Amino acid sequence: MSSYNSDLLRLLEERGYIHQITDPAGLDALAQKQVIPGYIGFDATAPSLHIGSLVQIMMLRRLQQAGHKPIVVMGGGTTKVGDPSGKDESRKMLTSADIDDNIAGIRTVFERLLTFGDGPTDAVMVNNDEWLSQLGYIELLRDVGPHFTINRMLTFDSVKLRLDREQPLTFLEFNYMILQAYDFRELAQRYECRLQMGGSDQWGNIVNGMELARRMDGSELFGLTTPLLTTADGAKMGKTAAGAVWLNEAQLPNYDFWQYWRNADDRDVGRFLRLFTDLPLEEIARLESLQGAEINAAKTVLANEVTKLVRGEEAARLAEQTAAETFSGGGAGADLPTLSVGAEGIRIGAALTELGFTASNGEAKRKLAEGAVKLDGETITDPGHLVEVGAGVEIKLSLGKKKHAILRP
RNA sequence: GGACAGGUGGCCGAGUGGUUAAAGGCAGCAGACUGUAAAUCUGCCCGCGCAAGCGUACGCUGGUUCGAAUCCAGCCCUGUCCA
Repeated sequence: MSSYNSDLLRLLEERGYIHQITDPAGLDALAQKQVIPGYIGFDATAPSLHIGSLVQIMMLRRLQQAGHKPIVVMGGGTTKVGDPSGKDESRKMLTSADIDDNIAGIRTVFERLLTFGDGPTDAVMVNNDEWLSQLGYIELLRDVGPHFTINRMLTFDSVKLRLDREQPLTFLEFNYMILQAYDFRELAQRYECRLQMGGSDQWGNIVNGMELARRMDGSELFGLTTPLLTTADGAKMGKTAAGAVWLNEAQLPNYDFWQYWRNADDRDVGRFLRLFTDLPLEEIARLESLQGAEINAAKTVLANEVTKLVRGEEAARLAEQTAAETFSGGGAGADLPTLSVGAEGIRIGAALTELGFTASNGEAKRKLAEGAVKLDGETITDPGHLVEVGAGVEIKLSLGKKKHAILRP
């Protein structure tokens, strides 16, 4: 029932990536005719992306799967500015060295999910700092300035929101949209990039870029946005108690990453399987139709598949095994966090805090009082409880049903 | 540069001299129920300490007062309007 003829748009549509396309018919036709270099921009504000960016990353993967060329644009230059889109507060600025480190960290995920190289459909990664930092102010004003009216810029949601709320929007941030538009045009020149993709909040920025290229060079570019991804209960994806769900292992252990997916809302399972795994659609349809407690099997598949893609086969295997041993077996799996306890022992609250299960000793004490803490399955309520671990012994420390760790000497 | 409004805990937002570690909401954590789901109900939700207790906190600095988030002064920041 797909209205598209190209492999690319059909693939994106059946898997739920499409929210809006600037010229669906035009892009559909182009995708049948040639290899389309398409790009998505990513922030370099942290040493890892989190799963809020995973849809975009997967979309580049789909682009490549459909025989086109993904361009990963790292926002080294734009990160120095800060994106006002949808943010109600300004971002803090980072130094160039920080940004470079961040980019190096972020790159590792892309290397797992995309094939890089020099071939026609191989992915490339570029840093927009390459051209943005070369820009002269006068030159920018002269070349780009005439193509933007303040009147129109003021109508963009990202700007309007801030003004309506009477919150500050600095000139620096205001210029973000111009730089992003410039990116698209520059990529069109350098890489013959024809397509920019992004989240639905990027629509305005994308359209600006198309417009700029059309006016400056007369070239025709396309834009495609994904639906804003929220979980079924309305929360933005990628945030949990402990913070963001990071894609890099250095920021979030494999086991926790796996658990995030295993704990997905029932209603999200099908959608997530389509977006974040390479499983065939028939298989997903089957998993999605599971009812009641059976859908847990689908969640395990989801967790395995996503973890495999992002963290690797071995990580997924270990995490699943650990989860099985911990939850079904009542034991403790090898992939659980561990804490070494000295001969003098450790107070139970301190152990919880050291593991990151509680934010402070005070919180640990409250949890103890609530009866949420168990040592090898036995509830402990005494905040003064001293845990001693004999040589060769392992003790399982649990907070609630889901947080478990191994204490060893 | 001027006039006015404002700056409170992760966020929103009450509070205009003591009973305020600061109402309420959101987010979060835990318990019950379950399926490691959702919904619902209950509890918790600044830090340190085993504890008694202590220490910090309402933009910043200083002052008034027995006592300040609350009053005063100066400064910083934000918004609206004016120049």
